[in-house]
Amino acid sequence: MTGPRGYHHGDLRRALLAAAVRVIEESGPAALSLRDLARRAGVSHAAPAHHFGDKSGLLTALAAEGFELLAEALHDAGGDLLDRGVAYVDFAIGHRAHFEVMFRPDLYRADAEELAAARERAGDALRAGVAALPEGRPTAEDPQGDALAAWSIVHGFATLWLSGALPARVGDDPRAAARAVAQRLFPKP
Amino acid sequence: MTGPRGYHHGDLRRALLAAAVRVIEESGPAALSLRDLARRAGVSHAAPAHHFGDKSGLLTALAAEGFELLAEALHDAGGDLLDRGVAYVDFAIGHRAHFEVMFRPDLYRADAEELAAARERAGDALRAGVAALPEGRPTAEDPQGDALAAWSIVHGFATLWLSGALPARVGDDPRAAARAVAQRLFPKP
DNA sequence: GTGTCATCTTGTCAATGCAAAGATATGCTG
DNA sequence: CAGCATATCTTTGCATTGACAAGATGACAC
Repeated sequence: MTGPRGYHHGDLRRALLAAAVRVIEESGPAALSLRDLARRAGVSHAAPAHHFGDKSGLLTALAAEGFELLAEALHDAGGDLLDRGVAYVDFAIGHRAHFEVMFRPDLYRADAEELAAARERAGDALRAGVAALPEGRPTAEDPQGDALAAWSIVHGFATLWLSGALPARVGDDPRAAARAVAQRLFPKP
Repeated sequence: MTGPRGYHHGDLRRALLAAAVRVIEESGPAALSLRDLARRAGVSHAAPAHHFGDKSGLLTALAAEGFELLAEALHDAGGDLLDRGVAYVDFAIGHRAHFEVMFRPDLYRADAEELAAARERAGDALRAGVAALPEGRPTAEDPQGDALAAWSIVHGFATLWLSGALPARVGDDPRAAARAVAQRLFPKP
């Protein structure tokens, strides 16, 4: 994995984050163990401490990486609000490990500076979609309310999907189901 | 607390669940420790095992209790969909410990029977609100889609609020903010 | 070559989850 | 009331974990 390039390990920091993603995807954040990550990376049990300080440091880095990936995904989705909403759900399911950590501030240090910038970018990308809405709609005088409602509906759908709480009849295509749900909030003219 | 009534402790099971709620409200589910709960209840560190088997057993009981409380809260909210939506958010914030565990199936045994009944009741209470919608609306032919959208928007708002991800300008009154958000999905005529 | 630094290892400790075995109170049966 | 079964709780022990301290190792500048 990642090859022993450059140093003792090569790129231990990245390897540990990647291993953490795998573990969380398989068993959730509660099953995460620094010593297990170290074993998977083939280093000693204390090696992670040098890169992340402690467990919450590693999860802080993971959350920051997640916000950056989310900002990028939203940006790439284009200007249409519905497409951005679907991209939000798509990100949550495609990067479920990042997503689950990002919105669990008890797991990391929410006041870390490395988070602030990435969080800001993601927030901007979220709000930008609302600005592109048609002008004549009934709630045009409150774009912040629009943004909050849009964020709520896609975030809620994504969380429910990830937690397995949705009934089977919703199907197995989260993108299609998410689009159908989000369309109810801002119907196409 | 709960008094030494009847037995060694009196009602250890309830005392442990109550202590778990306090700990989770203060520090999140990750900070939960069976030994700490035992200390708070004034019993030995192995006493909880008798009532719950292991940690996930305790969280399973907490989740089941949460679904029952949610079903009750939704039922008490009456027939109006908007009121039920606000009640959902109100439950999530008023019982944040239960709520946070309920939708984190990696923490408990999702296949436990004690959960199924309570979950079913809560699901019924959720769907029942949609049936009370006015007939003439555009999506009347797909009540399941309506239910999913309604659930998504209130669940999303509640989780965002609890995770502290919402900007300060949303204010400090979750009920009012939730009503404003939910109203965008099903506008009053 | 030598010093300096980031990186990683080894050793250690308290806290935790869990299991096994024992102790104690409660309630039932006769 | 005596005897006994059962539920409840305690004691003891062990493997795992997170965190810390001190030392070893490789890369790089000069």
